[in-house]
Amino acid sequence: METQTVREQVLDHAQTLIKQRGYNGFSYRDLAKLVGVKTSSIHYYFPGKEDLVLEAVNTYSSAALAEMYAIDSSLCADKQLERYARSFGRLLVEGNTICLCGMLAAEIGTLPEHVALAVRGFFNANEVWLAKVLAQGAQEGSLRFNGSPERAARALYAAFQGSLLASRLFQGKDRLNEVALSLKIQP
Amino acid sequence: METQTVREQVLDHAQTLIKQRGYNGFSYRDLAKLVGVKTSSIHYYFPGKEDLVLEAVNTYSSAALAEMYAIDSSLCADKQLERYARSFGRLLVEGNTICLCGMLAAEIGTLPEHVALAVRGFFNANEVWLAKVLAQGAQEGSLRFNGSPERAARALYAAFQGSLLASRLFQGKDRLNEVALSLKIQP
DNA sequence: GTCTATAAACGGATAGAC
DNA sequence: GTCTATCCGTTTATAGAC
Repeated sequence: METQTVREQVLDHAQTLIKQRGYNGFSYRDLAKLVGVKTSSIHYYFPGKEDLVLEAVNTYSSAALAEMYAIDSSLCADKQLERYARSFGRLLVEGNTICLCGMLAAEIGTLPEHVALAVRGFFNANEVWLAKVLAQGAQEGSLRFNGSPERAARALYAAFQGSLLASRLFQGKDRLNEVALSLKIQP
Repeated sequence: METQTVREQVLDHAQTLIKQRGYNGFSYRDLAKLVGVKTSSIHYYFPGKEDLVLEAVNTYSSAALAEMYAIDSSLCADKQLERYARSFGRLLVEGNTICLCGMLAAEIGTLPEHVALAVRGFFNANEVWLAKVLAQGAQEGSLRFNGSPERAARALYAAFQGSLLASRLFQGKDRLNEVALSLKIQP
């Protein structure tokens, strides 16, 4: 049972609050109450909300991308997609949250520029990885799609993000496998 | 050139602001500035923010669903999907907005219950309509998908919502046709 | 209907004591 | 590092004059 520093606790709760309520839906007050410190202590670690959220995005992004890159590329492409969908879907089980970057993408018009950039980078990394898997799936004959792998990957990633949104909207019924399934070639 | 009442102007601007910035991203003050009245005048028409947003959702929903139902069901299913995608995509051109209900779905954890209900109703109506079109497409042989029409319709609607999100994120490049295309059977 | 005035809580943020 | 105290603008909302 590791003891977290205040800084780590703040960052953790910030990530959860963003996933649940968005950039404009939480405050330093909320965090202070959750961690059990005063708001001024949070300002000590993160001078402005922009600093806090930027670090929250980077932390989230690093972890999520690392998990994605850890998927064994020697597996069949459809199996890789299945794993990807599962790790994506863990967000639903853990506290009815959606993807932190999906949430921020919705609020993009209200975000500091550095944060917006980080969100775009996360989307792009996912789309690039998916394109690689789709190309592999086409070669193996395990997946079927129209157009280029890049086009199909963008559509697929959008479907994952939207599916997470809809799953939470209808109270946690996981619809992500429906998405991965839609490209699979039926036996 | 019809002259809009103050009430109508408020409702119009509220819809735009929600689509651009979300429920937690705009204030009575923003609206007052846009319409050229004081905030107290807005409270006269809409006592609380909940009243305002609920009516904004209902107005938006009625218009969007009416447009959807107006799509000629005697057309080929893939043509119907194309029209659906186009009317969906009009949001991007008109001021870099996404679907009002897609935005609110992201903020669902912060919404008054009546608003949340209206958002769910909108999603459901779209999914039901899409399922009907997909069933037709399967019968005609113009569309191909795995699983039941209902399952595929949920995945497809998620893809449209997510695609809108991503299109705006990357500055208005319309990716919605990529989604509609993904189900089309290649000639 | 629209305004002025005002309330009360909240928002992000800082100075300075300990 | 964490706190108290405080600043100042914002947000939602109401009372009451015109």
